[in-house]
Amino acid sequence: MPKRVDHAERRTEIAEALLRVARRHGLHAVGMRDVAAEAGVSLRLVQYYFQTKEKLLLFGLELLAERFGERVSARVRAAGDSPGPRVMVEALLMAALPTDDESRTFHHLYTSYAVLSVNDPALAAQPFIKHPDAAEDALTELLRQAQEAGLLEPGADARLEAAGLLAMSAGLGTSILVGQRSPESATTVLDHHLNRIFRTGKAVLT
Amino acid sequence: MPKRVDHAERRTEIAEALLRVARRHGLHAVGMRDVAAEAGVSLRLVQYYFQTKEKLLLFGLELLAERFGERVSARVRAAGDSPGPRVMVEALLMAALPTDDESRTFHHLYTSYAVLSVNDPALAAQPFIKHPDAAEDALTELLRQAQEAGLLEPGADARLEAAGLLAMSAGLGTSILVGQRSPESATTVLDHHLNRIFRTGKAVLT
DNA sequence: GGTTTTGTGATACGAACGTACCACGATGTT
DNA sequence: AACATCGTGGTACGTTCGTATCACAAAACC
Repeated sequence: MPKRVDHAERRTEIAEALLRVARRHGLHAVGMRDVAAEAGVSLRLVQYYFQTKEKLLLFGLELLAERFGERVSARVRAAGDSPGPRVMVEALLMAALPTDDESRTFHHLYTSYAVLSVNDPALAAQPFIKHPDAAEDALTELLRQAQEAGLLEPGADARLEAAGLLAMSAGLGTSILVGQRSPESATTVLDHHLNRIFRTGKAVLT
Repeated sequence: MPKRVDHAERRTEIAEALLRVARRHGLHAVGMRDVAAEAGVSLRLVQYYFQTKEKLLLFGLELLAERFGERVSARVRAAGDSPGPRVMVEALLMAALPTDDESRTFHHLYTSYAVLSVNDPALAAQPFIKHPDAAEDALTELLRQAQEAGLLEPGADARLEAAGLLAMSAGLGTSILVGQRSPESATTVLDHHLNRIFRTGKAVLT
């Protein structure tokens, strides 16, 4: 019964199914048939909307990055009403830590994609440069504002601090993912580091 | 012509072949036949020395971690003759950054294994806890010594700084791996962070 | 010296994978 | 009304994968 259907929407549904099954069994283990079953459609349809598996994976990565970017910026915006810029900085860094299921999924799959991109250049190295760069720019801007407001320690370099903070957050995220570190211990580490960048150490991570 | 052969040695050779082909094509893409060809033996032999693929992968992970641990501690020992403890700290952190082919391979494959371990608990979560913990202990000890020598900024917490530094180093490593950041820029970030932990900023990364 | 163990080769098997092909009803177009 | 296009199903094909099986020669053991 082919009523005219919205391709973009359908592709998104299928890609979401891809991400769900990838979270459950690992990205390396997803097959076209699994995605089809998860999405509740036939294998043929997955082929129809994405011609090849590689295109499906690529679209899945874009969707993943987009969704997570929205999540982070939403949290930062929500923290925008708060007293100091530090709250926004914390919101940005905390949103990236795998503390709940959504961010855990993101970390897991994003890292999976990153690993694949090392040997498969076709698998967009772009997202692994563009998105982190955007995050770094945003965080740098937040820190620069804090610096102009005199909230940072002297000698702080906004761009370098931003890069360091994001790298630390990513590294802590991986530690949490593999079970080496608890989310609480990770936030403690991050908080301690922020305390040495910000002049007033009053704000505390939740 | 079956002369008696050293099993441990043979297993190591095969596992090394596994790591080589994994570096080239990605860990997800290695098959038993690839390993056999790379090692110059028949498929049957790979089966003979490792009964199953999972055991081969597991052994490969152990070998990878062991080799890299030796590399890092060798560099730290080599820096032991130097003036201050900071040189040793830098040696430890720098050895972990994917600046040359060996460390790049390590980062790539270790991350690949970490991703797999999320869904495959059989694939030793152990190494992803034991080895980082050991590194953290070692770095904590180095920082504690520096602290007692009065080389650290006041308010420094050796354990927290160690955890933060290692996380940052790991995160920077991933950035380098995916091509977002150059090794030079990563060392700059790391150096800047060390400068805020150590009192005297005289020592410089090479 | 006969027998058991050990190392090695070749090959077969069943499953799963990505992709291609064929068919067909419903919809839109002229 | 005729026809082209779109969405969908089913299924087949060729490959590759991990593993299992059969066979056999060299060495070790008693």
